[in-house]
Parts: sequence; structure tokens; C-alpha cells
Amino acid sequence: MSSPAPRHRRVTLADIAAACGLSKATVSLVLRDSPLVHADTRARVRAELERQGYVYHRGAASLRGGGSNAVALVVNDLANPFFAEFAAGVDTALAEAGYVTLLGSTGESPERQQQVLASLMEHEPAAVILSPAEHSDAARLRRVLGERLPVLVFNRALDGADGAGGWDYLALDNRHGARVATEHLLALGHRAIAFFGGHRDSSSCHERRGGYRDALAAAGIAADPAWLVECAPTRLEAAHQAGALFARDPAPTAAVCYNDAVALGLMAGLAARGRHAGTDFAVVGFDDIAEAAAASPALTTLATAPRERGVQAARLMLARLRGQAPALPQKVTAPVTLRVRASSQSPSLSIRAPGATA
Amino acid sequence: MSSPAPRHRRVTLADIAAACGLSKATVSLVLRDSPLVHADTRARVRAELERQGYVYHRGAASLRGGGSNAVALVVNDLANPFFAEFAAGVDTALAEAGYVTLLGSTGESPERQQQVLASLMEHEPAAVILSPAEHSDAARLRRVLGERLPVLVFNRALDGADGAGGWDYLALDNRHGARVATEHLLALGHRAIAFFGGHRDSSSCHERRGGYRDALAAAGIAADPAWLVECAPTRLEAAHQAGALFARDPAPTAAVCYNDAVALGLMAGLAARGRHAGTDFAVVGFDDIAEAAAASPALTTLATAPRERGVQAARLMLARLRGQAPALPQKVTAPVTLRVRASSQSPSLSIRAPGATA
DNA sequence: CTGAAAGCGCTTACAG
DNA sequence: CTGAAAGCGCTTACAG
Repeated sequence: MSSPAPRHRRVTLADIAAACGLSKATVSLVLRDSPLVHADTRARVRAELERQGYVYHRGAASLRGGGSNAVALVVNDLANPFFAEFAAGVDTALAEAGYVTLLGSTGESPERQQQVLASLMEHEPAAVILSPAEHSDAARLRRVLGERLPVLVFNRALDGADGAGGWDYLALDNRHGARVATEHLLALGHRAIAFFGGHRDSSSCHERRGGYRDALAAAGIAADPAWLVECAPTRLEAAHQAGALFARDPAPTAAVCYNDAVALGLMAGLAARGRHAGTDFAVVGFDDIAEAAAASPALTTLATAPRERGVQAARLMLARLRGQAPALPQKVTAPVTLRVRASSQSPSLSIRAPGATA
Repeated sequence: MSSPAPRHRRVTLADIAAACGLSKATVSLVLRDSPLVHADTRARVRAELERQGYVYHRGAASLRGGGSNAVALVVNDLANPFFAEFAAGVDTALAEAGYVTLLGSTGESPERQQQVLASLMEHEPAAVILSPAEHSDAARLRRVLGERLPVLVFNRALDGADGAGGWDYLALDNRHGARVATEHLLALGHRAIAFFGGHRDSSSCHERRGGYRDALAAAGIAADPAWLVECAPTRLEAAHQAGALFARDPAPTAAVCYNDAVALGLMAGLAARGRHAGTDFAVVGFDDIAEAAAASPALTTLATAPRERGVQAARLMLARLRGQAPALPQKVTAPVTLRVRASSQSPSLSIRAPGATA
């Protein structure tokens, strides 16, 4: 029978040391798997640790200089599957390496982002992985994050800095992806191709439009400014804006969309106008969210593999934490792959015959 | 010009105190908004804190007894939209209350769950919100979590305990939901209704089957054991198992599915057999994932509002942390709402005329 | 309203 | 291979 007395006091290194007839220092060495400790001693200590249900106190360790095992992960919105999968990948890879994830989300607000980061910083993260809110300012971020903390920026460039403001940067190959999407439509014979959705001033939209222009230019097509339709990157907005595509005659016969949400909204908007994606208008999205394959028609899109990006982001950060990364900030560009489905298979209505097979 | 010398040392309370000509104790009181401090002093300290870019050290505070502002959130899989939205809700509500989220995921493995929790415990969370892996054992959990930490179990009962093993429990109204779904199909005239998918030994499957049986019993229908088809809760498995519904003659004309993934898989499996949900077989899902509305036909399902559940879970936990919750562990059951869409609209093939309108 | 002192649980040199 | 001592940054009584 163990004593039924109330035990509110925490089990500490001193308790273990006393029980083993050792000093705290030795027990501490066991905890850190130091080879200095004799194997028998180590075993005895381990057993006692287990027996008393010892719980390591990271706070005390980090206070003394033990180094943090926490990494802060800040995303825009976890309810967005793109970020949710990214976060899942980050968390899994970090946990595997013995790190703990401190989570924060910003809802695309730079103000909340500052608050969230400040709050997370109090927990002494060893590093930060940040998918910045739109219009994040590099200088403001540097003020909360300091000069010395390893930071990895994901998915979006920062304002007021070339790219990631001196931090590591994992980017999607937006430009290439949009180019491939546009080439796919060109190969199907389309000539009048719109770029639909997104905000002109967001860096990802800018890059995607760039790839779209590249492809058109390479095909010798002068892009009609009316083919660039802006709208908020949500399904509803996109559905409302669908009409803007047909304001001018001749209207485009296909659209590369800023993302899948916009593409699905556009398909709904087309349907409301008696047109149908995949039969009389070709649509390509960006992201490959789960609904893309389930939509009807299934959505041709660019897969960004957010979960793999999360794992990649975590691994890049772990390499830096282990001193295995180059001293200079690195920019890594992750590939993006075209998934051809039904929504882009509409026969071209263009006057030219199809150029080539995709 | 400030001095360009390297400043690697952290700014501490002592620095602020020295700069203001005060003691650390007074500065500490300012940090905690104590009314003891004179307003002018407070203002001076605040300004200096800002000027020197002071960052509070939670670890040191918690060491001394300052209390933690972290809450551990452990889910099965963040890549699953249900949990992602739940996590988003939890994180938002916690952040609003000044708490930080420590994230972990288990991938449905009780072993990883133990490890993840042990790792998070080292950061001294003030509480834990846990959506347990299948077959989580209450006693093992108690060993990592201890006796004194507030814990909220979400979504699933624990093994080896009545419900949540003495902890707070936020449950979905699985039984009621499945009953409503079954009643919906009965009202459309169906008599031979299957319960499709899920593992018999999971608590949520058990509860949902219970509601299904309740509805059949209330309608005076004896459930045919062949109508209970088990399968892993994934789309692929469900598609493979679809045939099992038609092994016996007469076959069911409708199915209540364990969840949306299973329902969508079943719809695919039906299509492969030349049958179509919504025209010659009625299907109801559970969860209302994003794809449900986008599927074709759109899936009738039970909305669980995971994001709202997350907010609710966080609020329940915050109430407990503030001592506003009842002393005894509480079980809260969250409602679930039927969303009628096309997949359940098939005309009944039963011999009886439709009973009533839904 | 403010200060001096003790101590939370750990790790890091430094001895031995 | 192990121990004694100092100190990380904070908060909490206790004085004044």
C-alpha cells in the first residue's frame, strides 16, 4: 500500500537524485543521455524516473540555457484545408524530431499576426515557421521576432523586403504552375484565355499572372487586359464575378483561375449563365483541394501538395537548427503539378485548330 | 545613434528595473497589471518595456509559480477537415482569451498519443483538450496526464472508463443524429434501410447504430442483420464494400452511412454497379465535410459544425480554468443537424406509400 | 506604493 | 564517473 496522503508537490530532479543517492547533476546527465554516466547508474536512475513519474520541466531547462524544443507555427487559417494539411505535415515532421509545435493563426490580419507572434515568443520557440498574412511587413515582423531567431517564411513574400526579408523562404512555383496551366489550355486550341480571380497586389497572384503571361507571350498571343478579372479568392465572389468574363466580345473560351475556390465559384457562375465548364468553357484551378476531384465536372488544377510542403518546411528548419543549412538565407521553390481532369476538356471554340496534344 | 555593439543578452526585468530606478518586484507588478503600482510609475515602466523590446519569459514565470497560459490540443489528424476545423475553433477561442495552443497529433495511435502527451506535458500546459485516438485507455492517459490537470475529452469515449474517465466530455449527439437520418429515410417511404460503414467497436459507430435502431424500432421495423455492413471509415474501403449491400434479396433501398467519407465511397461503389444515389438508392452521410455539398449528387448529411465544437470545447475549458465550471466532470452533448440534399431524394422502392413528408 | 530576499527546477562549468 | 555551487528570470510573501 502506498501512502494515501495528498501529493501535490511536483517530482523534481532532486527527488530522483535523493532516491538514488546521487546528485542532481548526475540525474540531469542521465536525462540528456550523457555518455559520462555509468551504465548501471543510468539504469537505476531511469527506473526511478519511471517509478516516480517524473516530468521534465522545459521551462526550468530553457531558463538555465537548456535550449528550447518548441517551434512556433503560424498560419492564416487552419480551417482552410491548404493550411491544415501544411500544418499537419509540419507537426508530424517536428514531432518525429522531438519538437513540439506552438500553434497560432492570424486570419490574414497583420495586426493579429503581431499579437500572436508576441504571445508565442514568450514561450521561447527555437524557431518560427510563418505563412504570413497578406501585407505582412518585414520590418514589423523583425521587431517581434528579433534578429537571432531562425524563421522560415512559407508561401508568400513579405512586403518591404526582397522576398522573405533575410529569412529562409519556401515558395510554391506559382509562376511555373500558371504557365503550365496556360500551356495546357493553349495545347487544347484555346486562344482567348482569361486569368480569373485573386488580388493583383498579392504576391502569389502576381506570380501566377506572370506565368500566364509568359505562356501567352511564348505562343505569340497578346493578352487582352479584359481577360484579367480580379476578385476575392472565395467561391462566392467568384460566382458573382463570372459575368465579367463575358463583358467583351469575343469572350474568352477558357480561364486559368487564381485558385480552386475561385475556379469552383466560376463553374457555379457559369452554370447560372447556362454555360458549363468542361463542355463549353475550360477551367483550370490552383491548389488541388479535396473538392477538386469530387466536383462535377472534376476540376483540372495544379497540385501544391501542402502536406509535403509542411514536411519540407519542417525539415528545412530542422536542418537550420542543427547548423546543417547554409549560412545565408535560402529560397527553396517547391514544384507544382498539373492534374488534368474534366473541367478543362471542353472542345476549343477558337478559330484555330488544336496545336498539339497535352 | 544607438550603440552598434553586439547585444546577445536577453532583456530582463532587472534591466527594465535598473533603467527606471525601480526594483524587479515593481516591474513584475506592472506586468501583471497590479493596481498597487502608481499610475505614473506604471506608465514609465510600460514605456521602458516597449523601448527595450522586453519579452516576457513564461518559463521563468511558470517555474516560480506564475501559472501557465498554454493549453495542449491533441487530435488524430489535422489533415482531416473535421479535426482541422475543430482545431481552428479551439485555437481562435484560446488565443482570444490570451492562451497559446500546444499542438499534437496522434494518427489514431494510442502509443503515439502517449508520447505526444508526454512531450507536451513538459511544457506545463494549464489544460489539455484531447480528441482521443481509437481505443485510448483511460488509465494509461491518466498516467501521463496526472490527477490534477483539467482535461476535456472530445468526440469519442475512452476505453476502460464510463465515458471520459472522470474528465469533462464534449460529445456529438451521434445517437440522435443517426435517428433523425433514419427517420428522414423512413418518411420518404423506405423500409429496408442499411447502416453502412464504421467499426462496430468504435464508440461513435456504436452510438450511431443505436440511433438507427431506435428509429427502425419506433417504426416497427425489425432490422435485418444483413443491413449492418462494417467497413473502415474511408472512401476506398466503402467503395469496395458497396456490393455487400446487395448480397441478400430483397436488398436495402437506402443507407445511413457512418460518415461522409463512407457515404461518398458508397456513391462511387453504387455508380460502378450501375446504380445511382439520389435516383435509385438513397444515401445519408454524417459530418457535412466540404465535399458533401460539392458532390454529385450533393450529399444529404448531418452537420456537426466542427469549428463551433472547437470554440465550445475551448470555452468549456476556459470556464473550468477560471473555476466557473461545476466541480464534477461534465458531459456536454453537442447537437447535430440534418442537411437534406439530393443524395437522399430517390423515390422509395418500398411496397408502402411514403409515410409523411420530411 | 516600493524594495530586499528567497526560491521555483534545471544545467553548466569546475573540481575531484 | 560523480558532486557542490552558482545562476538562469521570474513571483511571492514580507517589510517598510
